[in-house]
Amino acid sequence: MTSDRIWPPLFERLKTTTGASDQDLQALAALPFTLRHYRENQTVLRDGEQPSECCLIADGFCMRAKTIADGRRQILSIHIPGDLPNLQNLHYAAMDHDLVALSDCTLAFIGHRALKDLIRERPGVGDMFWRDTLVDAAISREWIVNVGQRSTYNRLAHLIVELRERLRLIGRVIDNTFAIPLTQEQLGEAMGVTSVHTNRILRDLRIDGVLELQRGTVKIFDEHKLQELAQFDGRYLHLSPSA
Amino acid sequence: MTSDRIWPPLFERLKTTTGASDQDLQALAALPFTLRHYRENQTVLRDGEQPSECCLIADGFCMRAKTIADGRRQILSIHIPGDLPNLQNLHYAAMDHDLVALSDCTLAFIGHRALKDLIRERPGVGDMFWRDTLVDAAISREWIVNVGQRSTYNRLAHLIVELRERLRLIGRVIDNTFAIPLTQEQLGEAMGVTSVHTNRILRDLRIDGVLELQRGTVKIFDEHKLQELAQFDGRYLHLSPSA
DNA sequence: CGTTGGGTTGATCGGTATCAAATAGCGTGG
DNA sequence: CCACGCTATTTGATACCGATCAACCCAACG
Repeated sequence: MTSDRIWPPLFERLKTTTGASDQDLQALAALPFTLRHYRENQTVLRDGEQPSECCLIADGFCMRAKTIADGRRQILSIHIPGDLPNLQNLHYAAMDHDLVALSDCTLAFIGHRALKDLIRERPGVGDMFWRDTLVDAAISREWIVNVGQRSTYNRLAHLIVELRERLRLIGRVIDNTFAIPLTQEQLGEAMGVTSVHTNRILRDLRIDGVLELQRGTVKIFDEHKLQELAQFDGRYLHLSPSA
Repeated sequence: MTSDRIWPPLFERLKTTTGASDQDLQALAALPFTLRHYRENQTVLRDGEQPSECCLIADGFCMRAKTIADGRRQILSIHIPGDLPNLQNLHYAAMDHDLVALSDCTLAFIGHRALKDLIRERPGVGDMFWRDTLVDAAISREWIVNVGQRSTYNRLAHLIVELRERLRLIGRVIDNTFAIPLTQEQLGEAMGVTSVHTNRILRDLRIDGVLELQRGTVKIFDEHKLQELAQFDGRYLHLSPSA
């Protein structure tokens, strides 16, 4: 994978959500990076680890997750190409959760040193990153709402719509069909329910003609019904910079 | 309330969690601000609003909350003196949730213009704030775990321990007793359960001799049991800067 | 006082966990 | 190509947690 294919999703997103300038993005693209490949289910960064690099998802999906004492696990976020899932390590050395590959994926690692130098030289890059972490935080807050208040049926609809909107931004939605490479077990861990229950909710969505999920791919059949279930208000994604 | 009493909780927190320098803090303390008072339950900032100032909680408690279409509400975070609950508005104009006073409280409003000027002059102040928003995000992630995976009994214990640790940092815990000015209805909205169920869980905690909550004040009786229930791992609060 | 907003308790219902078992899909090696 | 084994998916039966509905209690306060 060449540099040409690594940056576009990130740039697309930063331009749209943070209003990044072309100069700042060009400076970013000049940074050296190391590509590493991970396989489905492989842990990229472990809770407590202190990485000296930030990673950019070049291809594939990852997730943040926390495991509690009794072994139960909560998925905190799903990350797609163009995401910087451990940008926070620029400021806090230690991970407070795991970063795990959901699918086979390619990550570009960029050293903290180089990033910090760039930010010092071009404060606009720092602002851009800060904004990025703010959108990340806004997504986490919506995730709390999802887990705390919505019925599982609506919850799953919301999760799917959010992911679709983010994928759409980087051109990964075709014909209202897109990848969501989570097992039902993992979908359950994202929603705070069991895999058995997730399976039944998926069946309901299928029977109701809303959507179908097979081997990591979702097809939306009834957009109107889906909207109604998800009650999705995408302002929190800040798809226009607006600042 | 004079300037002397407004800054200490924030400074205490920033020194501990972001490793802020005295010079940066002094520069911060020189900023002009406007004090405003809010009464219990009063909305400070409404979803969609575009404030031109950031507020510092000088006294009292606030919360972030989101209300969904069917009227259900999720409390996203609890804010205590020294918190900057809408720092994100420096970068994103519009609120994507409500900020509401949980108790009568006093907020110091600082204009975005002045803050941005200071950040440009002293990049260390910007870093400090960025870090602050990162801790905020880490707290949100733990909140997801709490709502998604823990039993209500353990969930309430965790919520109480987290709040205690944050209050301890600003010197508001005495004799393992501290303020938590939420009604049972609100505690329920924070945990994603009803007020009736919250009431029963509180009764259980009382009967089991763990703690007592009366008129907005918690007293811990059995610290050991509480720890066991909460399974609290405070690393996410970043109580030492460590970067 | 009377009013009001929280808190408390009981009865019942529904959603979700749990346990168990069968089925389907997929990669590997014979 | 088929047999095997692993993992994910699917379905059923049952138990339990927490929602809902309804009442009542209590303390603060005008």
